[in-house]
Amino acid sequence: MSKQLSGDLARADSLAREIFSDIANKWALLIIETIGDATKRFTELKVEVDGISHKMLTQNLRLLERNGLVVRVVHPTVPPRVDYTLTEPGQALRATVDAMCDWTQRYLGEIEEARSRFTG
Amino acid sequence: MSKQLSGDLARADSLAREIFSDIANKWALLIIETIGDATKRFTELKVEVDGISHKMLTQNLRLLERNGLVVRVVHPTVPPRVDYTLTEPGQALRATVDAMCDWTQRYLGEIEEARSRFTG
DNA sequence: CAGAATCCGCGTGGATACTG
DNA sequence: CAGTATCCACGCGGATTCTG
Repeated sequence: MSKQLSGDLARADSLAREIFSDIANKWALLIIETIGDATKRFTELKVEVDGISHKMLTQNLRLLERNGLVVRVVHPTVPPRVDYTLTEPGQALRATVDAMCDWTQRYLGEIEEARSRFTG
Repeated sequence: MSKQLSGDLARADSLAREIFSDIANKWALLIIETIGDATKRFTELKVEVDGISHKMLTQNLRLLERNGLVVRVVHPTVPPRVDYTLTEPGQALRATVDAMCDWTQRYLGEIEEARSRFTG
């Protein structure tokens, strides 16, 4: 089934590859996870995605917006307020990121052990 | 269910975060996809994971090996031959990467359209 | 063939300061 | 508060060379 897909990604279709490369970076994925099915403000994300810089947050939010994974709602109040929410494609991607998170949790022990065994 | 997990990743547990950061990069994921359930040689991977440099390939293979996601079998022949295979944790991760590939394929159109609509 | 090592440019990404 | 802009260091990552 994804024999085809993995082939496409590893080799050919430049659009699919470009999207994959955009998406497959830790900040983008962590932001998606953090928004979840909620609506979050910029500052909330800044706090909850720990370690992320102001710059990386805006940058990746723009990236996600550009690809239609999040919607950005600006409230013309003062002080300004901007809400971020996942779109349906974004939610669908989140499901797969959830799976990666589950994986991490599930194999935490094995990985830790593999590391200690690794004489590198 | 992954309310907890995403929280852990976004914030706290440094080990989980470290692993996630290791894994969530395009080269590592593409390599995992490319190995699949087969056994691949270094050169095969070099060819099939297109655009990857010699250096990035070795580097990421070491990373995956260190975390116990691939096994590296050296055949003491001349010229040397090295085989790479996914471990069980590696295979489990591959399943989630497959999901990401499916997602990319599924939403290709939406994303393309979102991009053209995006006035940035 | 697999990979270690070296050199080095360029982009990533942090810190800071400034607008609306 | 959210976002843009500027500056700059550091490290990613490519190209090349050298071993076993």
